[in-house]
Amino acid sequence: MTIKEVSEKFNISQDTLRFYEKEGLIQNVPRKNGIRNYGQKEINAISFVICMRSAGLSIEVLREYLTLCKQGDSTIEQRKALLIKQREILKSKIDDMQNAYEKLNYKIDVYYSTMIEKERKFLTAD
Amino acid sequence: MTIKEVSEKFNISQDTLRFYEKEGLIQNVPRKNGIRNYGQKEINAISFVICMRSAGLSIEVLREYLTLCKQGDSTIEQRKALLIKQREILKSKIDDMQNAYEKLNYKIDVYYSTMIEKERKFLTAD
DNA sequence: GCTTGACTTGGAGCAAACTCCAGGTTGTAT
DNA sequence: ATACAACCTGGAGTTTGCTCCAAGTCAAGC
Repeated sequence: MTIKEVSEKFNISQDTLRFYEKEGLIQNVPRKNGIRNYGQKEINAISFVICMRSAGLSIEVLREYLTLCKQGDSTIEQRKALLIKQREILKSKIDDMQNAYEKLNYKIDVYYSTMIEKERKFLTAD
Repeated sequence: MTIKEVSEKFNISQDTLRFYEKEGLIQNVPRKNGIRNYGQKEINAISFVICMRSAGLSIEVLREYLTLCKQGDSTIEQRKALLIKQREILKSKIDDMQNAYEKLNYKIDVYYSTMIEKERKFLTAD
């Protein structure tokens, strides 16, 4: 798979793909005459990275995780611990967002019932 | 309320509070001899801004919203539309994160059942 | 009246995550 | 063989959201 195809498949720029590779998030990408030729293994790695990035895991954390993977079985405990920690962080972010979502719902409801008075006399923003 | 108290109440730096004000997210903060003296109105605004920021709404979007608020009732439709759009964006972010959360759960389970083989022969990262 | 500490300002600095660019190479179609 | 598009690299530039700093003001205690 060419970089263009991968870029279209995941709806991500070619620059970002190269950038992730540079950062160590996609390792050992095979080349044909210097041109990237992604295989299933790389597609899986990219899919994982994109998913985790969309969840807000930092590039540094992902690089750390993938570096541990490369180091073999001795790092299994560390990897597990890393994922558990990230899962906790993620959980609390989801809670924050859910909370904000409900606040938005409420505000929108207020607009629907045209409860205007409150905002008119200068934002109360509650 | 002094800036220090607000900063402690919301667990946010004084610099960030001043920054938000500079960016137009907290308007018309009263002063005593030039020193900020936050009232309930401002506390509400800060609380809203922090909540929405934690949900990933950009400073620009929030500034836009608060600018609309300041302009009065004629902007109610626009404000509603803005919030609805942000709610949609937020919803899809929450979905992404939920998805990642489940993937993390799966991976952690795999580590617990010490299904080592897969990762040993170089990250599959699925 | 002088020091101390918390506050003020404008502006510079910084980290993360891309995004863009120049200059060069490769494969394909005419 | 030459034009063209798609790829390559290293490195510079951009955006967002803070974070820090220098230089100054103000109120309170000694």
